[in-house]
Amino acid sequence: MENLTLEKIAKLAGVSRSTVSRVVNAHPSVRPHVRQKVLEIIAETGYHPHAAARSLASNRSNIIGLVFPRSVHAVFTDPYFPHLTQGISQACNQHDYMLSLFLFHTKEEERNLFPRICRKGVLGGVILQVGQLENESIAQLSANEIPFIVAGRPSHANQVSYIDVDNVDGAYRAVTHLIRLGNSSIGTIAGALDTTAGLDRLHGYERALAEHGLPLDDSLVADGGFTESGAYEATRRVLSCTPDALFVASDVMAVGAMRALRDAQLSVPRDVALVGFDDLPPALSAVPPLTTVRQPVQQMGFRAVEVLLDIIQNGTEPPRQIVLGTELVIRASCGANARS
Amino acid sequence: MENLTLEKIAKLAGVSRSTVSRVVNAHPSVRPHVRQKVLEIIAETGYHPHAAARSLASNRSNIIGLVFPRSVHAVFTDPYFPHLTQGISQACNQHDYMLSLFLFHTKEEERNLFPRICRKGVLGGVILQVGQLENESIAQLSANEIPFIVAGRPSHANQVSYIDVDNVDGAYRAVTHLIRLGNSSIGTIAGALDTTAGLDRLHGYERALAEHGLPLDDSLVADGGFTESGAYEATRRVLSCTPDALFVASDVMAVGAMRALRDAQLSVPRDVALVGFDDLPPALSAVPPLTTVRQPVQQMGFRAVEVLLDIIQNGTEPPRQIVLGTELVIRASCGANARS
DNA sequence: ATGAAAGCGCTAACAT
DNA sequence: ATGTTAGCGCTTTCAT
Repeated sequence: MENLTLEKIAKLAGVSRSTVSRVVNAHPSVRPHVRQKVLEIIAETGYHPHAAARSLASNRSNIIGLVFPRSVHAVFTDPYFPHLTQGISQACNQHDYMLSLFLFHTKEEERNLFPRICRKGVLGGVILQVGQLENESIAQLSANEIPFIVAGRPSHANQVSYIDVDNVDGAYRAVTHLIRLGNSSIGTIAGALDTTAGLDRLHGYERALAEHGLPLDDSLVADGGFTESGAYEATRRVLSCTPDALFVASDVMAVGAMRALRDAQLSVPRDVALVGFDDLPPALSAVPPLTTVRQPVQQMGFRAVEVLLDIIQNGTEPPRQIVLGTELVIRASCGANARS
Repeated sequence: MENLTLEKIAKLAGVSRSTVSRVVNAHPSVRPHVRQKVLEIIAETGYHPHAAARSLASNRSNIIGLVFPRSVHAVFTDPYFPHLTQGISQACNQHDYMLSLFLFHTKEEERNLFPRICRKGVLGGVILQVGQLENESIAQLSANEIPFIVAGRPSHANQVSYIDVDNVDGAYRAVTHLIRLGNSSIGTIAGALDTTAGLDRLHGYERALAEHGLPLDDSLVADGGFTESGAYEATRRVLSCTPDALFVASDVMAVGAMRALRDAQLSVPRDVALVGFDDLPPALSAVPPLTTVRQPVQQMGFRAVEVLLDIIQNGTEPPRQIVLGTELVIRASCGANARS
């Protein structure tokens, strides 16, 4: 029982290789009882088609590439990425695809490895996690006609498929909540401002202030770079303006902000109210627990795969652009439920 | 320039397909100037061999599978795993291998997908992250003659290759440090005790107490399951015995332990001294910063790949068993540097 | 040192 | 509905 092939299954079932192939690929033109018979043999023997052979013959591939261009530091420091990956993996398992991971640690690695990704037939499709704003990766994928979807909003989104969360709206709701709670000097620790997520959340913050007639004060805005330590520094800077509340653009950064607040002998939420973004594990283990904007990260990964599969089957056009909603989860850090 | 093949490169270079193949595979029997010429053409055209075709013809594969059997929750909640993955990815990039991720969310998924992994020729080799103690995965991999290495110590390690960190020694050093600092009632928040890492660290704790003539008190030991919330609960339980120090078997758990301590109005390190394990980002952002046992996680991932490559090339025997050292990193939580 | 030819396991026309 | 046949792009004998 060394190595099962279509041919061997065919022999065992007393049919031709093609028929077995049709059964395996769920092609309709096979008589029910023949299909039955073949399926039995396959089950008995534990046959699995050879992925490479299949891919070579059909010029398709059942491998989905997940690409993280550079900025890997954040990737491994923020639980966002593992959660996204988990959703993607789950969908891949379910749809019988393999998942291949491409992490680029340097610009050079990216240059060397990207051609591999673009080689036709190797990858069935690609999920591209956008990082910095510029994105030649997108151009290369398009040029090589690799089906792909972007996770997150790309900066020039006109013609590409992507799936994102409504960052502007999420931030807007967070800040509106802080305003309703009676805070008037509200600062923000923004996410990296060379990413669309960072920018969008900042816009939501600005819009909320504007719509509620609050002035926009630049010295209450600092870029925390989506890292804990970046947020720590950013918070220290903003603190000189004595805000009474802070919208922090990620939970991980909120942990950094809280640390800065604690170091400054400021209590959350008594002295400074806080709202984060993500609702990932750090939100719950924060002290006090974090009020935050929940985004469905895992689900986003899952759907990314499903949309990509649709693109693979039905073509790139029209671009699929999906925006998922968020939900404000109220805990203790915003002061809505008094008692820290 | 649509799709480059060996044949096309051959034509351009005025040689045969075989010669180009030899050049690509660094076979010695090619005259230098011919090799030169071919390499030039390859560089100009940006040719890359088709992985599937190559794998089909040679019955080898340049894909390394990274397998996480179940218990995925912890996988995505503890930065350990992303860091390990990063090291693995780096090595794969460097050695021109692709990395494929297999996350099993249920026992059923594992049963369904494992045959795929074991199908010969699909994966060049496998890195298996051990989870729970029992491990049929190991048996299956062996039975199918898939080259593999285990990340972490498997429970029945006799004949399998693995790479691990010296957990016993690391824990021993942490606890010895706490003893030297004058603590006498030292508890531990153990890692999941159905994992070898959890058990080994517990043994290190016990050995340190024994060797320094301290009694072993079962009520000072609680299983934190390697999660933040598990550690929170475990710490609350242990607190009834008023320990003056705690060895916590991971940084993530240390965050949970600190939260429990804070909720109990206990100050670190004044009331309770703390040492963690890992030295990953949470250690630095903890308040106060965590004294912890540094393990070279990323490097472990990197070396896992290199050892696996050796196994692929030179055979399974003898089993490679590698144990990396740890280092105690002293910060504020242990009280060695007074001032919180 | 190089080329010719067979074949890896599969899919996809094309016959029948 | 099923079988036959010709590749997919590569590696690998086997000649030369």
